[in-house]
Amino acid sequence: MTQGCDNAVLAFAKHDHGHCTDDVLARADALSEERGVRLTPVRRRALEILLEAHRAMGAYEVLERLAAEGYGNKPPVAYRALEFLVEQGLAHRIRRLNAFAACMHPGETHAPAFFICRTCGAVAEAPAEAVRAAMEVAARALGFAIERMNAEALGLCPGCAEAAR
Amino acid sequence: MTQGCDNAVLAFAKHDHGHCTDDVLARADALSEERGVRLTPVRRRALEILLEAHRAMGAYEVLERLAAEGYGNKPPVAYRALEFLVEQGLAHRIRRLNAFAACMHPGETHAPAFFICRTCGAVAEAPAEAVRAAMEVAARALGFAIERMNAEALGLCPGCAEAAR
DNA sequence: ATATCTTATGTTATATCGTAACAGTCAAGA
DNA sequence: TCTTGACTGTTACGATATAACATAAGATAT
Repeated sequence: MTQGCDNAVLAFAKHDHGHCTDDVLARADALSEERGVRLTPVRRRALEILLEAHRAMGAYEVLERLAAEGYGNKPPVAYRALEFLVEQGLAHRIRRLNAFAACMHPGETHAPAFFICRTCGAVAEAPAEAVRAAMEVAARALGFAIERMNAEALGLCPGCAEAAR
Repeated sequence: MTQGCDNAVLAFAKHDHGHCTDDVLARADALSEERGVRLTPVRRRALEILLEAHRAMGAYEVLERLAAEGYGNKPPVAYRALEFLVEQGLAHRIRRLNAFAACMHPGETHAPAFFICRTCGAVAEAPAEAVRAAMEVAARALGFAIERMNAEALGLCPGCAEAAR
């Protein structure tokens, strides 16, 4: 685990990639074992695909990859694998993009916060306990019980902001 | 028209509805004037529809209403009107629901935070400056410049939580 | 006032995303 | 071994969204 994998991932900064991928996969295996759920071949492969791409991918894009490797080539194949990953906190769904991305720090309870560059499409997932906390405060005022949440921001990543000047 | 709110509500609490609708429309007119943008008939009507419904509505649902009143009945008619409203901060897009809802306090810069009841489907929009602030902090750490953001939480509204016990 | 430019509306056509429902498969326990 | 429940695969369809182009309505300049 070298550069930037621990902080803002799917990050804007370059970093050693093999490590964070292996790491996350190992943790995914461990978590599944622990929880008694099955990280089956399609599911694991779907996660690997997301990790390899290291960016947000549409379900059909993941499906294409899966199909090329002998798995089914109909939408439910991808959606089900991705749904499982999201349920287990191994991936996140980024609604603004109709896309999915591997979670870079699974296991830790966290409210995913995404920062999406509107120019280059890069997506960073940042830990955002403070965001979750703020949402909890607002929820309490409404008497609302939060079960899941996420926050998404659109804007310019450092690189594109630089280029724009 | 005081009690249309008890069903699917934009706020979980009951409240006088005629006032907030009229209020918001008046402010929408004023803001548009101020900004030199045109709140044309379709656009204004789309906003009224969202306000009347007082809940999140899909684009096709809005389209149906518009078409019934003599406006075009093809998707772009609704999508364009809604897009305008979102751009002007007069409505919000709730990605989790593929739906739109009128903004209940337009003009104020705010980060919309939505609380969506997974049982009854009601949606509350809460002011969430603290959420925005937390996102800004995280963004700064990444060198990311936020242009728009939103947060969505799924869970149980007070009524449904009560009923579930 | 009228020609011109810009913005908005409407339509056709199609792309993209997502799911319900059912059939076959496989692994694990009774 | 047989049943049971979870997983995979398929068909078929529904829902959501946009590109591209034609027409109409406002705004602007002369």
